[in-house]
Amino acid sequence: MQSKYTIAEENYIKAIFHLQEEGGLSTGKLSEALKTKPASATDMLKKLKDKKLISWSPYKKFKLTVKGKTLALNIVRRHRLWEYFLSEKLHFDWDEVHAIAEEMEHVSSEKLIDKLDAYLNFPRVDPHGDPIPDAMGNMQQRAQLRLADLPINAPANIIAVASQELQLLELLKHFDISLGTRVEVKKRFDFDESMEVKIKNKTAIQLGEALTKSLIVKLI
Amino acid sequence: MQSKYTIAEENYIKAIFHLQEEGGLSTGKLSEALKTKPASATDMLKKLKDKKLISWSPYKKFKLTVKGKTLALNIVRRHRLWEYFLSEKLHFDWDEVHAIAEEMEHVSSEKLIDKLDAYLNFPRVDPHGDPIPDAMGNMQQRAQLRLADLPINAPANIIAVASQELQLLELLKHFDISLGTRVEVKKRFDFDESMEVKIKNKTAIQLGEALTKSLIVKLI
DNA sequence: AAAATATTTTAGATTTGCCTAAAATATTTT
DNA sequence: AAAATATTTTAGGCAAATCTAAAATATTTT
Repeated sequence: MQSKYTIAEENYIKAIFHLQEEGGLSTGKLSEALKTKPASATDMLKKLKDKKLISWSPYKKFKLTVKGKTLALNIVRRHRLWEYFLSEKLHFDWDEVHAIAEEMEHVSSEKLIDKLDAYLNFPRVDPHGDPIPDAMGNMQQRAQLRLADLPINAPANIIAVASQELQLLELLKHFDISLGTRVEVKKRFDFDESMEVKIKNKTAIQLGEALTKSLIVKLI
Repeated sequence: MQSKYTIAEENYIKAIFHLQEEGGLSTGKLSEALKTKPASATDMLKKLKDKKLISWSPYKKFKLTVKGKTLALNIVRRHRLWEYFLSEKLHFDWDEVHAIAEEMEHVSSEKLIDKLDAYLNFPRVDPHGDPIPDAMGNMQQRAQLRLADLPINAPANIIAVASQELQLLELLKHFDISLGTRVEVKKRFDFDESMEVKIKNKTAIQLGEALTKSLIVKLI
């Protein structure tokens, strides 16, 4: 069963899905996410509306239809399964997998993805801790406790990162933080919302607001 | 290193390469292979000439330059490695792998392909028995296929033995293997490179590395 | 070596996805 | 509630890859 959608269409649908989840969906944000211009996004929105993937009318808010959301979940599934494969089987660093999976996610065979899923043993989360939708399109919610919200002296593990930005992943690598890393908040500074955090069993280091709000943790 | 070529350009280069090998290269044949029209092929030939991938001038014969051939071998390498992956790891039937690999071959990361190659243990032939170019672009002639290199579930006939050692022939007799015997690899064990092989129509038996590397086969 | 036939190229459109600039509409500020 | 500002859409173009129809060139037949 060949996918009926172009790569550009799939990229828009996926971006709309993510922005919708974060609650920041607009023509401007959309074009920014896709590195195009707002006018280009409008062109595509019309096409997606024609294909009944979104509801849209001029100057109004728009959103995915049920059909559009199903497609989005399918694309997210492909993307995250390939990320898992790249990380787990080919031993790519977790800051490299996103860019490659962006390309692989558009390979259109359903059967391929289902076989890949089975081969990988039906993983539930990708290398960034994001949940992988199953073949039926069901996806668990991601846990929501951020490092920034963690109580003082409560040991926890990193279970996800909130963004795939290369710069963030680079920083994490620098601090030797990855999925499963144990962290513990030692001190909090209201001035700039930075905090002192103990990583693994090393001496505590200073982490900024942007970073601590991007790390999802789970209490041990 | 991002690929500098579009999917259409890569498809043309690959098709030119194959037609050139078969000795039937012409604008008409090319467009036929790509399911386009001759006029479209001419348009693309001009572009490929500008990019110095082929030599071409109006109404003359054309062919790949060294640069073009290097690119073609690289694309063939990607295609056949993915075919091998699909067949060996995901257990696709060998008649399904080609179409999917047509899409996967355009994913542009060099590093991905080299890691895939290593993960697959540097296979020398794809599931159809076609040779896979190595990272340097060297490709063996299609021939000399050993039982050890035979794809899973591909029926073949023994056509030669690589040695005349009495011990070897004795072993062959024991297993009831001779020239013309039909064999089919059912499972491969990376641990000691042994494999389970179905001989004629009997139940599969276990054969060691030394033996499977001494038997030359030909796909049926 | 002409004539007939076949192949290839040119010329001019079409579609997709993108752009810039200007117009239309929403939102925010005063 | 106007005015100012910001966002979104329309209008008109461009490049890539395709097409059809016609012209140019090669090849084959007589």
